[in-house]
Amino acid sequence: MERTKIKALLELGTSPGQVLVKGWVRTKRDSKDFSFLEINDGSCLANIQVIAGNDLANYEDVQRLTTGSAVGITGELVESPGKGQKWEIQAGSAEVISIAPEDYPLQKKRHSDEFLRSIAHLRPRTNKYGAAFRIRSEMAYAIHKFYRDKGFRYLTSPLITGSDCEGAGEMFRVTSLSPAQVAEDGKMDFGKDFFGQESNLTVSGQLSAEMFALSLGDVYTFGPTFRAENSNTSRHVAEFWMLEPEMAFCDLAGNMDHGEELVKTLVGHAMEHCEADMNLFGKFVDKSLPALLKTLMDEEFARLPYTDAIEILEKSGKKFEFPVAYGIDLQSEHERFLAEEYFKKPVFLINYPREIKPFYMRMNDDEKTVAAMDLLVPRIGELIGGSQREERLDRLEARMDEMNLPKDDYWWYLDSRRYGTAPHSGFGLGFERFLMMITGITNIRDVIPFPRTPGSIDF
RNA sequence: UCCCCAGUAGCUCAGUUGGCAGAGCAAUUGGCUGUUAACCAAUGGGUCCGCGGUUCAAGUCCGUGCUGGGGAGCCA
Repeated sequence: MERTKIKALLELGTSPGQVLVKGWVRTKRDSKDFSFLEINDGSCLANIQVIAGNDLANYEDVQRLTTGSAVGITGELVESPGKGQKWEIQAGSAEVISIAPEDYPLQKKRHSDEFLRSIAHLRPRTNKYGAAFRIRSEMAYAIHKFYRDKGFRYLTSPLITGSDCEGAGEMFRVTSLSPAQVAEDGKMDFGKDFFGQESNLTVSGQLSAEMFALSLGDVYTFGPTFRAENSNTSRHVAEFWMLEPEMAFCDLAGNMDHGEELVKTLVGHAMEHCEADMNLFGKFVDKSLPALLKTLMDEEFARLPYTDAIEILEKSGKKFEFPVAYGIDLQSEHERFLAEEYFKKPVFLINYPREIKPFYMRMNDDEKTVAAMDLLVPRIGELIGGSQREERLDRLEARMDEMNLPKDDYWWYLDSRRYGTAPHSGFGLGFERFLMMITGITNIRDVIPFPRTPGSIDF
């Protein structure tokens, strides 16, 4: 008999008669002559209830089943007389696939996130983490679908890069030199290294994406990104996934339109296709989540020049730990005030002072600000960071000189401004931060399967 | 990297002015004819994070290290 997934079973309108399910025992409740088994196979949040009676040939084995054990159950799918579920299975036979011993760490009660993080290999077996990672999977699909529907091309940008000057943060060095060789040479002789020069894990696929946007039109990258920053916060990990669209012939306004449409589409997809899993988060993780999701879907995102933001902050009457003044980079508390208290919805902050932004952002006509945009979201902070790119060769080179960047290393990047340059824009969206936003999960380590953080690379 | 907090049974936690190590859940055993984190009863379970110190006496006070959490910076 062929196995049916529990998700498919629970969606049935009428019973097909005999079915076979395979999964893991979440809990067992015994009566004198029979047991209730709750079986979960990961296909959905819900369990299927199994009634295993003492008429089973191996009932003694069934009684020894513990939480976490793996079983195969064949039996008739019948309407449940009990409350709480539509269907249940009257077991005709039960295969004990494996018994989880008594030291199985997961119990049928609630565990703390901290404890579950220490058993990250087992936590997807819980309701909350199972739901989180089903949603993560579905959102990855939704991203590809969104872009395919819009005619974008998917670019797999390289993970190993040749320059250490992308400027987005500390990088992880990639080398094939052995420690013994380095000791012998008394230094890291990159000439002897695999690529013949220093190489690192990527901090962004943006520069690659720009080359392809100026070739294929609209492209996006979606993949892992690495930062060797010693960041110890609930919003940073050393390895995370970033979505980076890059669009030719697109200005800053178009960039914002695109970001807003993306967020609204993804949230809508989650609510439509992950309803049960999403409801868990609205109910047990963050009661204010449904309201936030509604805001994300229904409200137009605010758009605000940096200069106006400074003015709002200065006039707010709020006492900030870090004083507000034109020219400063906004602190977390400032961003939170704007998104959570002032606008109470996502807000694009645009046109930052040139001094606090990277070389590739397009200089505005005022010569003081650049066409940058950050999307600030309640509770999350910066979800998107992007800009219209500087497409004018002379302006770009001037900026690089200003910031003492080695233009020779960027010869290929500058080529794109020599040959057929055109206005273009793009941004990066932190995939994990997006997942935090739509689930209400407050620690980024809990939306990525096996988090990498300073001093921690178990699993 | 900086600031703050925490570490006691498998898990979640209590432990008073320094004076015998505790509870709930889980586990184990038994009971129960339909349960819903089932219920009832019994039983077992401890490097009080490590190291050093103060003291007649330290889970408790002091120093130090490690681990975890919250916040800040960096940013996605």
